[in-house]
Amino acid sequence: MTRRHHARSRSRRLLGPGRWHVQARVERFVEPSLLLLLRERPLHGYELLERLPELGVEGRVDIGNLYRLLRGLEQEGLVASEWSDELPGPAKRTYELTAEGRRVLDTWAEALRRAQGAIGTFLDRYEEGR
Amino acid sequence: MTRRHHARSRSRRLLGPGRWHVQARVERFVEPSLLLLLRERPLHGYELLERLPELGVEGRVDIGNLYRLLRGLEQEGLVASEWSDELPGPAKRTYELTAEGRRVLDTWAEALRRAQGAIGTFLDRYEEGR
DNA sequence: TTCTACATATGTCTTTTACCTATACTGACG
DNA sequence: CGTCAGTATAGGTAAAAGACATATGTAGAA
Repeated sequence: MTRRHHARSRSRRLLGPGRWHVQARVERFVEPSLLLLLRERPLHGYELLERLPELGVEGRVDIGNLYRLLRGLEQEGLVASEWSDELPGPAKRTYELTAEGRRVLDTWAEALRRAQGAIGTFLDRYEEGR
Repeated sequence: MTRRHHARSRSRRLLGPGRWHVQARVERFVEPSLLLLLRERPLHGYELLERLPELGVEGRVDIGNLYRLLRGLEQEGLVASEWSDELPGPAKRTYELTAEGRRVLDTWAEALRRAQGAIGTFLDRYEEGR
């Protein structure tokens, strides 16, 4: 075993001389994204992963966390799932949106509109003082 | 001592029957907000706290974390500070933006524009399928 | 004196995200 | 055949970000 085991511990934001890691991500953005994709039609986890970039999710989504998220959403009753035996290939668990999930998606949309406004407020003030 | 010690443990998102806590916050949004306010003029921590709502920072910012953030920004060279003895009242530490801080603020503005675009992409698709 | 507002600071726990690993099915290639 | 790559799901663990609580001190008002 090569045992490289977490040789991370790079400082949180500094990437190089004068290079800072600033990424303006919306907290838990994948969650509403999953609900939105599932509103269109039922999908399984791996398909969801592939489609997330369409919605503006920057960078890669961690696949392990994605499945955990889906199971969390199911526990909360926002999605429902079942194993799809018909389809070829490895076993797939297909998720669909529930009525409750749809309501929560609507709430997310409102929240995202507010966030967009907040960013707008920031950027207006930023441009003023250039 | 009353020893009530953390009797939290409410479930993460559920607030009541059908009421979910969804808040679309931009990760680390207070950080660029502090830089922006300091670009306009030097301020101390408590003043920054009071002015943050102007920039669209939803809800209250934790004061403890705010001071920690400021010291972090100073360690990274994005702001500089000194005690202001002249002013009346309790001792205040006044912060000002450095040249490096100004560059990082510019990077943040770009990142926030991208985030705004991502939210736009999401909302467009959301509106399509209503 | 006591109360409130101003001002800075630390401790600690939870939530969210990143990174890593394990398992298994399937088809392509040599 | 074996093994490699791609599809598919899942768990462990640790760091980062944020929430909550508390401590300390100044200063003015009631």
